[in-house]
Amino acid sequence: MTDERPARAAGLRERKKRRTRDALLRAALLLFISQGYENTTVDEITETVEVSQRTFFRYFANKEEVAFAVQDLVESHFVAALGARPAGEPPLAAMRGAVLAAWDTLDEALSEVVPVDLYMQAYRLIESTPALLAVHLRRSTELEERIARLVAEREGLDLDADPRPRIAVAAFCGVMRVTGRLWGQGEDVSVTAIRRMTEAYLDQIGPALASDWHRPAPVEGG
Amino acid sequence: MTDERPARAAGLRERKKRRTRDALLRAALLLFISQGYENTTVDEITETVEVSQRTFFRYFANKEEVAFAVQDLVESHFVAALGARPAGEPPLAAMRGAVLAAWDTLDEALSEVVPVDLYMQAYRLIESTPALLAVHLRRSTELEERIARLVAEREGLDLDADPRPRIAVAAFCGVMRVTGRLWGQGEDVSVTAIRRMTEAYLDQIGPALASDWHRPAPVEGG
DNA sequence: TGTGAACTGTCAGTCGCTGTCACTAACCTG
DNA sequence: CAGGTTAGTGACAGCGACTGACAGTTCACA
Repeated sequence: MTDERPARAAGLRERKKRRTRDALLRAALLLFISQGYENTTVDEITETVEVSQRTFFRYFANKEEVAFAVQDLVESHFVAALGARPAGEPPLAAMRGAVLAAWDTLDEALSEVVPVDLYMQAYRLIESTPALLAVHLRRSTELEERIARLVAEREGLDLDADPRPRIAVAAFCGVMRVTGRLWGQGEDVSVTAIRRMTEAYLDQIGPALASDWHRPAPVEGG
Repeated sequence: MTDERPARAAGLRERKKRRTRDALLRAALLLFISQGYENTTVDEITETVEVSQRTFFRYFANKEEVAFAVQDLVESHFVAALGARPAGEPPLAAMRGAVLAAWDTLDEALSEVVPVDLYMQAYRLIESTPALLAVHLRRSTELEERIARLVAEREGLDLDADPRPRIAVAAFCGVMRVTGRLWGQGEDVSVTAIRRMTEAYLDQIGPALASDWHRPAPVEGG
């Protein structure tokens, strides 16, 4: 939750806590990826770290939470990128610019915690595990609300009086989710691939909502 | 799963099965609504119906499934409505027409199974229970895929070669989900209310994706 | 009417998760 | 540095969702 990474050497107790938490996180992710989420018991995780099961549940509210620790960082990274867009930019353009910028800088943003490839694997795990996907989507609605507030703020609008921020964000996020899903099903696991798909799909949002689909030609395949 | 409602009097065994299934379904919904989903144990459900817990799990794969039985019907009702739209109608217009038509005819569509009000209560329960909401959203992505196939078919397109069907459907469903959420948080529980909100929000999808938000005025509040 | 298949109950067991309690290591005070 | 407080931990007991195995009952169909 409140991560407080920059708190350097804040007492022995603190450091010990962070160490066990990180150990649990890493062990869990590796086990999930190698043998699947459902096939991994909490006991297995705690055994490899050599702590009691009770300790695991003191650091993570439930088994799911550990799977979304890195995803949390990525989402905050996007929100930060959106906050950094120039004020004059229209909403959809700003969101588009923010995702693309976020993909471009993801590497450095995560490098201190986890290699990007591990995150990518974790993301595919989430997409392919029904129980995790469900939680992911619910969390996404919370992210949507966060983004909508940001957008409303940028435009100087009252979120509860004007539905356009939520609607624009919903449409945008809907497309992003399709992108993530199709990327997860595809074969190219790279960040480059998902960045390319992001761009291509967002470019299609206008044509897709137009009345006549029979004029312009499609651009991108699966 | 395969519902087969029209199978009339198909043997004593069949009827008995349907009776216990329906009894479990009704008992579960009533308990969920009156005391909450998490606060209701499977044992409670089976006790009121007087069957063993094992029997419950033979009819429903898990506790969640029973909460979505009616939602299943509603979604199929929408898909049917979409299938009935005139062939010439553009995608977005067709989907819009289908939802509205579905709301208008929901009463008769459900009346044989469950009163509409009970469904509305169940829907609000889903929206307000994190665990159920998560599953609902995952199921929604499956519905999206179904709709996208239908849309692609209508337009004579290959779903895997042209991203527009999935994108249009994603944007549309994103807006529908915002609608459902805000309706669930609002005070007017009626079908009329959600129908009105549906219309208003879908009308804002164009303006919301436009570059300049500072010309047109908002229409609907929370 | 009898035989096989379908449906159900009982029981035991796994796994995720929570409450409790006692122990110990880290921090704080004087 | 002695003594008290506090936070992190382990061991254990328990609940609820869910599953597998097996046996008893009930219906379908020849």
